Amino acid sequence: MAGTTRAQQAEQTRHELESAARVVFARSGYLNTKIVDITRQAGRAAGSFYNHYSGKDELLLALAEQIGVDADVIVATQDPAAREHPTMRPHVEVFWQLFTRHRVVIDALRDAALVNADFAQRIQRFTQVQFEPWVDRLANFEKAGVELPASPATTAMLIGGAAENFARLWQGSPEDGLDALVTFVDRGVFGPAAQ
Amino acid sequence: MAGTTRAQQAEQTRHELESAARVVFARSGYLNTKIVDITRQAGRAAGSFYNHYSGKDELLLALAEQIGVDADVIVATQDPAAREHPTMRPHVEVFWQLFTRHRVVIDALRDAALVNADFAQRIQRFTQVQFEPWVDRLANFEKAGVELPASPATTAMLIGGAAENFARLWQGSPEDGLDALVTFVDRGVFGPAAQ
DNA sequence: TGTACATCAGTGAACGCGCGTTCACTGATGTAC
DNA sequence: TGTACATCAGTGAACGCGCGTTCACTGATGTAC
Repeated sequence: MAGTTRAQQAEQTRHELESAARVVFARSGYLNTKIVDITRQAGRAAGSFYNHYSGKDELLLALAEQIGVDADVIVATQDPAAREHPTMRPHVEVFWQLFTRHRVVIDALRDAALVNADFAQRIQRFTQVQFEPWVDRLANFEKAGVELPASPATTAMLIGGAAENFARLWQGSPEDGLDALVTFVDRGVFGPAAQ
Repeated sequence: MAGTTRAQQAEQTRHELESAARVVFARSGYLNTKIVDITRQAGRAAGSFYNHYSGKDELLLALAEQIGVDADVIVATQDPAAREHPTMRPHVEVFWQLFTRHRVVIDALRDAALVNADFAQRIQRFTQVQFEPWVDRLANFEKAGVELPASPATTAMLIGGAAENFARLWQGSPEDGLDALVTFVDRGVFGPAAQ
């Protein structure tokens, strides 16, 4: 028993390393970041890093797990009634929120995938899971008589692509960006009458 | 005078290095490619590389220049009459063609930009120039009474984002991909009536 | 046309930089009795 | 409560791997006369 000071200390350091990593990734990008960049930013010795992670990749995985958790929270707090309307807004909104909040880690994962086949696979799976509800929703619209621009799966790709790339380039306020994106997407899916 | 055999030899090697680079970039990605991977693929000694380029970056720039040349060719061979119709097809088509033909080098440039600020700037400029005619066209539509989903500049971003990301993910035939993309984009811009 | 010398594309072993990773050490915390 | 020992988070200098880059060398072409 006694104080858990040792465990707390370790936990604290771990947390500081992860915060430092976010800062440094945002500044220099994942691929340009050296281990000592992270430890220096965290105010720790280089060797300390390996008490907690086997390498930069493992730290990134730890950061990535927090995205999945947050995704569930966002979906849970959405108004269920919003899903009744014929619009892709709720889905696009989840994406938009996740992307703005976790931009740094998402970019880092993308960068890591370029250099590490394991990450590439992981991202592909994650993307697929993320789009499943989109495809389902689009398929329902189609059954209800909507003429999609392409098959549900292809349409989901079109929307997802537009959303990701637009979110990456958009510089204005998040609200305006989301509105423009939703307008564009809903038109592509339903036509302007749906607005 | 006499035979220009020496210059030819150099030219030949240069050409083989560039072909080899394309092959290796396609296989392993730009960032994972080592100089010796390229020279080995080209059947040359490692040192030979530096007779032609100061490094991997310079070789990539040489490859990139060929894209600009090709872009002009594609635009020149397009039917001018096609530009009369109220559709983004001609612009999307140029993009689609360029992307499919030069995928490997475009991806390499993107990868290089992650690690090299100079490339990042260069890509940004290139992207901006590429989208200028899109913005002009969209502004004309707007003047003619079309209600765009957002400002011409923002709409161009939306379309460009959709196009790039979709082109990257699409696995089917180029024709089908282009058709789906154009349908989606034109709906987003004009609504389904324009089809 | 022939000879002697200069130039230059290509070679590949060796060098050395950058950075990830290790490891002997420190001092604080935890445990046994 | 006190003492002796064990454990463990953190340290940072040093090691060594991987790979970019160099450079003395080769042999084929080009040039001068």
